[in-house]
Amino acid sequence: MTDIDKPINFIQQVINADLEAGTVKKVITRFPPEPNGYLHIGHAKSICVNFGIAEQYDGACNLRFDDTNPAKEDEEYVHAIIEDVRWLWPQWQGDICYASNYFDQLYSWAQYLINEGKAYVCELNAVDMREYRGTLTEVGKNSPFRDRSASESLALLEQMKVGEIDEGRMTLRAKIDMASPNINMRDPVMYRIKKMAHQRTGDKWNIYPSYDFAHGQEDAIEAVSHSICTLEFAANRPLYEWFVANLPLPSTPHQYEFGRLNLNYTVTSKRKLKQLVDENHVEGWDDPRMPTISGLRRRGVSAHSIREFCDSLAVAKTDGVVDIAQFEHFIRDDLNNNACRAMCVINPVLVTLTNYSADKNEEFVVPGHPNRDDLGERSLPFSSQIYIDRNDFSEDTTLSRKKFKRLVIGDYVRLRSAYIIRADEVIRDASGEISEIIASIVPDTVGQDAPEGIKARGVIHWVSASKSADCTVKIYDRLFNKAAPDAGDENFLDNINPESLKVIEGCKVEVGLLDAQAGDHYQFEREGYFTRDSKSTRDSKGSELAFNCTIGLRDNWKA
RNA sequence: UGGGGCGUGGCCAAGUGGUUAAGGCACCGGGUUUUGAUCCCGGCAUCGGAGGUUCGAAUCCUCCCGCCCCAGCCA
Repeated sequence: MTDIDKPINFIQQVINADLEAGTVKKVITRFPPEPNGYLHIGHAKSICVNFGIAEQYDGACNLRFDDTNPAKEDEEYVHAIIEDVRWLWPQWQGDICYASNYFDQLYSWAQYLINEGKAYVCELNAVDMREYRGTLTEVGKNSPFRDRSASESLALLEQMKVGEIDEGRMTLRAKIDMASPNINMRDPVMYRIKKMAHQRTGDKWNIYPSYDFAHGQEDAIEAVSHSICTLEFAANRPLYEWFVANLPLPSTPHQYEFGRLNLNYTVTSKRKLKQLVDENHVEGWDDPRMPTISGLRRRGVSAHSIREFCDSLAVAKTDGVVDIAQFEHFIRDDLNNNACRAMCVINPVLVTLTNYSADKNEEFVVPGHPNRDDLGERSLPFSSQIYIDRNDFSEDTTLSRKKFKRLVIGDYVRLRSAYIIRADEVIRDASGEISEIIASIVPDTVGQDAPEGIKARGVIHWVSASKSADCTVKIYDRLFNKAAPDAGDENFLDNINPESLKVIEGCKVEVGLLDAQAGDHYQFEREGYFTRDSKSTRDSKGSELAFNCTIGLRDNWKA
């Protein structure tokens, strides 16, 4: 939006030309999800394209529910979609529209086409209709009902509408060309019978319009100037244009197609995502491993980073697969700039500082962010007993300083924002595991360089043993093991990563995080970015403090 | 196979006859650093193939190869 240097894409070129030629006065787009599932990262790109263009050209973008198939749709999805759109694009003030609001208008346009001799009620069943349609290489043949009178079709359509005809017995079809090389033009279905209540129109209708008979007209009603959809609809464009050309519409919208977003290691198909939910492979649509907007939100991915990522994507006609690393880059980039720092010891081991008085307590005031003064400061209580991570300690004194920049027995390490300490000895429990590390501080090293002769191997994070909070940490890995989980004849369920969720209890976090809220972003130093989980269903003790790992820090060091 | 669309480095992608073929991600070196993070510096392609047009082509033409979409009363 603010990138002046960013080259304009082919849709913007079209819009510029339309504006210049005066064929378009106001740019109106729409984001038209079917409420049959939750929105995912692929929809995010479409949202950014449509809302972004509307904003850029000072136009408008409607959120329009394409609710033409009550068999698959549900009100739950409508609410979830609205919530996700508002979260992703908070400044949006546009209209919420529904295809179902236009059902009456659509019906009278169907009658119009019948009267024009351009539509007819067909009594071919599904099997016969397929037979008559022909194949990719053979033309179809005309339905025996194609030439029935307008008055007869009109009467039949009314009977279909009021429920006097059984499902599957009849359809309303457009009379176009059964020999068209484009199969979509071989007398496509405009209305089919579904004796089913609709979540918004109740049982008023027993017939529902098809996507093709609805979409262009919806656009025309809303004065959409540029109807932007994905590549797979390109073959439907001639049909879209046919309805626009043959109906007395209030405006003449045009359809443009761009490549949808595909990400490796992820599946973005509402059908498959729904299957993951329905078969309990994940906890729900908002499971933090899901590529859904709600899952990403719960995971701790910011709306800003999603927008930045989508903005980095090309709006073009190529359909490629974007590397998940590109998305992760934008997630880290935003969190690095905006997340407050904190310390959390995920795998704690007790450290007792023998030369630090047991009743002494210090508070170190440290910045919330290394280079963002506006993010304030926080206070770190220090005491004679602290926790560090087991992985940050080793008894192997042969480890080189370059290879292991942490605490080694007999050697020094810097406690982040605090003292340099030396590990002196270890205490083991009955099983032989280290239960405690005995260490000592090097005095006067807080905020000071190490004295002559002492060199810390590195910097590690820690937390006061007495003044810290217990928490659970959930670490996520990619949901699928394969870059293309659903490629070819692969069953994507076979490629689910069995270790995609790791729940670690008994972690120790600085006390300040006791009132962290879901949606607050933190960087647990040397670990990664975290946010409080909005639902801690896996916790053993009810409303325990639990954090989701949004993403780990980049890790360039090779062991 | 009929129709539609697409092929620029490992990935995404600018480029619209004259540029040393942008940029980002990833990766590989090096520097800074009280986060093995961040940050900084450097490295990393002749454009699906073959012909042709032209003084000059990733950009124009021809043929070939590959990939995607369409045969739901789904969207």
